[in-house]
Amino acid sequence: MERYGERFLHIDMDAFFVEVERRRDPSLIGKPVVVGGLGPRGVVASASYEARRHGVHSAMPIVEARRLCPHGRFVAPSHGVYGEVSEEVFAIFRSFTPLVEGLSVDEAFLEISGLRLHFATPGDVGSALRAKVREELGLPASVGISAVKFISKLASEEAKPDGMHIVPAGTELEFLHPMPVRRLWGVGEATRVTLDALGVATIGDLTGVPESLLVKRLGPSLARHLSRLAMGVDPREVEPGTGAKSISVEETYDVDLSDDDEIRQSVLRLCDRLATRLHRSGHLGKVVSLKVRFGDFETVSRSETMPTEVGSATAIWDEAQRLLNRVDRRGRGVRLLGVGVAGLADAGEPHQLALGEGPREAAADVVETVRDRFGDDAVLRASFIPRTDQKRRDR
DNA sequence: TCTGGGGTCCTAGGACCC
DNA sequence: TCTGGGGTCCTAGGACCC
Repeated sequence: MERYGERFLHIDMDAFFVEVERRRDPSLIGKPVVVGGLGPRGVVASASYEARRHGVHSAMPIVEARRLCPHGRFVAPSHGVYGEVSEEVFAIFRSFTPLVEGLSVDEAFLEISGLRLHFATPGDVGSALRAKVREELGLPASVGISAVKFISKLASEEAKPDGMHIVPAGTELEFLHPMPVRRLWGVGEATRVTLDALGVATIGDLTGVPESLLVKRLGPSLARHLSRLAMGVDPREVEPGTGAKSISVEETYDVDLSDDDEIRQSVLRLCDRLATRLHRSGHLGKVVSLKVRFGDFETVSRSETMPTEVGSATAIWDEAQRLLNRVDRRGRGVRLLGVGVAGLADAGEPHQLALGEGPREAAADVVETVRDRFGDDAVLRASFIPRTDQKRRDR
């Protein structure tokens, strides 16, 4: 029993997108590889460790990555493929225990105390898990293990790349307190600046600040959360599978949009994509939202709760137009548009026409099938076709 | 060097109801 | 005419995560 004090295992795939690309194209192995948007406004989604040595890191503008690493191989992301590989990765996680909580496509917590009959120590679980992922999928992963949930995540970071780090029960604070406070889950750049003003640099420093002062500066929720974490207290358990709460699509344009018709058509296109994703996931949504980012990077959103759930492109588009009319762009160009749906509910049987539904829904199904095969832009609405072309056709 | 795309959660103000 | 407190929902914005 004692030996299984460390019951939280965090596993994180190393440079996941890069490693998947290397599986598809072995010429990328051993080279600095950067996966990210290749357009003028692209950013780095994943960088190989070779590229990181040149200072490249995720979220960095791709143009800067090219400057830092001109001899690197730059690859556009294939999110569909990563999703498929992610499912294989998670299948392996679940072959060890059903108590798997996914944090993203490439990262999960596992509660492993139930494996004590199969593995002598938590470290044996970690080794076996890493080996299985490596053997079956050819992908490297790092593992952190601890008696405290959030500390296992910090431990897996410590283990990277391609390693394992165990924090023995009872030694959590020695591990935790010297670390920069920025490493805590929930401390981003804004909170780091606030804490810095309080003289807090390390996680240990945080334990010296009265909680009342933290509440004043950070709000009650975050203050309480961080105070407890700094003391190595984290009551959270591993919580498997809570489904998605919202679905959205957005696009940043290479050049700001300034024509109203072009903006409207772009929103319509997004509504189409959103409806397709919604349908595939078998959901309807109650709250429709629109997001607009201007050339000056100011970002506004408008949302509305519908009287009943919606899912079709036309219903979302009807609402998106109203939301768009409520945005005053004051002559500014539009850098990004996004459409989303929240308040998700089960759509019921997919591909089953409900009473009152007709040809329009059937047509939507056909469109979706074609898009599945040929890509999202294989079928366009008539209104997407430039007017001159329409006239020509009419003659 | 100008800053992606997909999410989650929190805060705060106002509406509305009791 | 002035004035409650609590609860919940809605909307907008922002911080944060990968």
